[in-house]
Amino acid sequence: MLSNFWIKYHFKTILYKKGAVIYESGQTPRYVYFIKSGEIRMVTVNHDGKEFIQGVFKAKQYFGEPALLLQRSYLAYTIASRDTELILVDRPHFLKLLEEDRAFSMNLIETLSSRLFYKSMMLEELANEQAEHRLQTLITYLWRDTEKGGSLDFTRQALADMSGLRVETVIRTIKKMAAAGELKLSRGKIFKI
Amino acid sequence: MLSNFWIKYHFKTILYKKGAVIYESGQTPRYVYFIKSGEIRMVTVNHDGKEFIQGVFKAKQYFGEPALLLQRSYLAYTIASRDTELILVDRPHFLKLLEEDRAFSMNLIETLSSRLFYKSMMLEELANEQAEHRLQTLITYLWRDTEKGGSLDFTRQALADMSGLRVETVIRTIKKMAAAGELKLSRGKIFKI
DNA sequence: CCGGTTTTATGACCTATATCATATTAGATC
DNA sequence: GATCTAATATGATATAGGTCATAAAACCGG
Repeated sequence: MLSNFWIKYHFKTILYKKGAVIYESGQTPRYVYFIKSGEIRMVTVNHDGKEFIQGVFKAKQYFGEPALLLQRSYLAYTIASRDTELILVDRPHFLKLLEEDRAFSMNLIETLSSRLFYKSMMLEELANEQAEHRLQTLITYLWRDTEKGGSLDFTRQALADMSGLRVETVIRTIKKMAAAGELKLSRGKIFKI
Repeated sequence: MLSNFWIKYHFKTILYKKGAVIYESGQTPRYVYFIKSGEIRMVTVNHDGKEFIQGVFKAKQYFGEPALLLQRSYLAYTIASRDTELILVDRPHFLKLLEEDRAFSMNLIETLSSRLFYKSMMLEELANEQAEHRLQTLITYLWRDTEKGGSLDFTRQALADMSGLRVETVIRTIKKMAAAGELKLSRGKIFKI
């Protein structure tokens, strides 16, 4: 969709190795990041080091726009969870893109809307549901585009960091769910039934 | 900002009395709602009746766009927390508005962005912080545009429903915070120091 | 200012999940 | 296939906050 724009302004691609931090929490935003390939995680950390995964972004997605647009410092940091190629677009060009490309601004509105859906769903879960229900909802969501028999590539720690639980609780609860036939476990991996 | 549009298509205003439900969770979205006056709350309810306040909207704000745009059924219901006048705009007109009015679509992007900020902040709190910290963060946020000495017009129950705590916990914690000088209590009302 | 309703308050007890400690297993690397 | 590291597993114990019950204020309409 954006190829004309890329060509016109010849933005360059930057490679981030697995584990590299793209930006830190507290920093002032300078770019929107378009993912060419790879995967990044957006994570908040509290004063005593507990992490919460706010989002996972993959190829063809972008991140960092809300803070850039509102000119508010980041609340999360972002880290490449595998080798990742990003295209950095600064604020003036991003605004130009929004102005010039109707389809893009519509896509942004839809993207923001669906992130809101996800966050509303998780808020409801964290506020009112217990471990098993939370994990059921989260896993079902993560399985969105997984076919029956496919496995989930998130560690128990990552699931814990997305659901506000602790690893041990996730491990125990998932075993219980497997025993109840809600999912299948094989070599530790979680499979969709 | 939108007056031309309202005049052009002469949308009518509908009055909802305090306590009236605008839409129920599970319904298929038909309109975006622009608030002319009053206040509405967006609330999710779980299977055993526990409520979570996803958002509070006031005059000059709008709500219901994400579900309408994505054509997904509502996850929350909305209720007038005081007598409220709404302007209902159906999907075709909303899309037309987005197309015709650049400023409006930019405003929508910013609105969605700041809702995302709020939800990210609350998710982090619910996932990793305990009662006092959660309430401190929530109250500070709600005090955004309250001047020193002003009071908060949310009941303990409402604060509980926004923070994922129970009323009793909110009551106890707020007393503790008042004792610690983090806020002032007078006749049950919470005042900014 | 009276009776009804909503909101705040407080105590006693309970439980889901965090925490801590220590194995075991799976996957990567040479 | 031996070694190292990351992930999963499991038991024992602690605790923040939930739950339940009951009361006292505050507010509100007539």
